Amino acid sequence: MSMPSLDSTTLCIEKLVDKFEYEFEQPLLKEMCSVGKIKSFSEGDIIMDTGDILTHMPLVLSGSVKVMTEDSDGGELLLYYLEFGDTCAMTLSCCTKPSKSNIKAISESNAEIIFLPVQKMEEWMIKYHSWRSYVLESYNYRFKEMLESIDNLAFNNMEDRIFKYLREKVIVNKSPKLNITHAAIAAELNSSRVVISRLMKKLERDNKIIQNRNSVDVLDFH
DNA sequence: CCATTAAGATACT
DNA sequence: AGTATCTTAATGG
Repeated sequence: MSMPSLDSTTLCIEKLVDKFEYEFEQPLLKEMCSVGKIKSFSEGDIIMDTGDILTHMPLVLSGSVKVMTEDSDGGELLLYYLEFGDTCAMTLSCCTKPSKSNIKAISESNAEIIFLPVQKMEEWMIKYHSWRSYVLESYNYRFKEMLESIDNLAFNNMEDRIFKYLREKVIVNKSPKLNITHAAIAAELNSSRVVISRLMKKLERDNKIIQNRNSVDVLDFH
């Protein structure tokens, strides 16, 4: 046994207990630390790409992660954000056999994530009540969220979609000032820069935002 | 200065 | 709502 591994395990337990002491029971936390790996990411890092084989499920410890789909032409669409305590529904559904990811996960800020082997999922489902609840609840929550996304896509016009997008981003970034360009928004909503510019101008006229070069202040985000 | 790039405008599909 | 194209404005060397 080398000292570094002992140290990192101890550190890991401290970190997890600190964040999840009410969520998971102690033996589970210990197991999570012994088989899980904590990794740090910075803004823009690709955590998972489409086509990657899912061997581990991620659990967000800090920061935020955006989850998106990619179509055949490389067009992207933002699905949702993962924050503290969240996990990816995609990996939950494939715990029985290793499969490929349909989604792409990019770090929205600096983030820490613990990766747990998917093989442990089933084992823990039986062994730990708190784990079972957690998995079922997350699955349920993501399902609801996906329905909302579909609803938004199908029934809301682009202007509403942009404003919802901005408000969501204000929440995950914890700041009403967003450092983002029109082109970047267009990419995330799978639209075009000109269209975003047009509608952003309208939002500005309606006093919902104030625009600057490379950033935007969201005024009406409640 | 100039090159690069974000954002606005206009016109057409 | 999206594409193409041009103009204008900021930014950083």
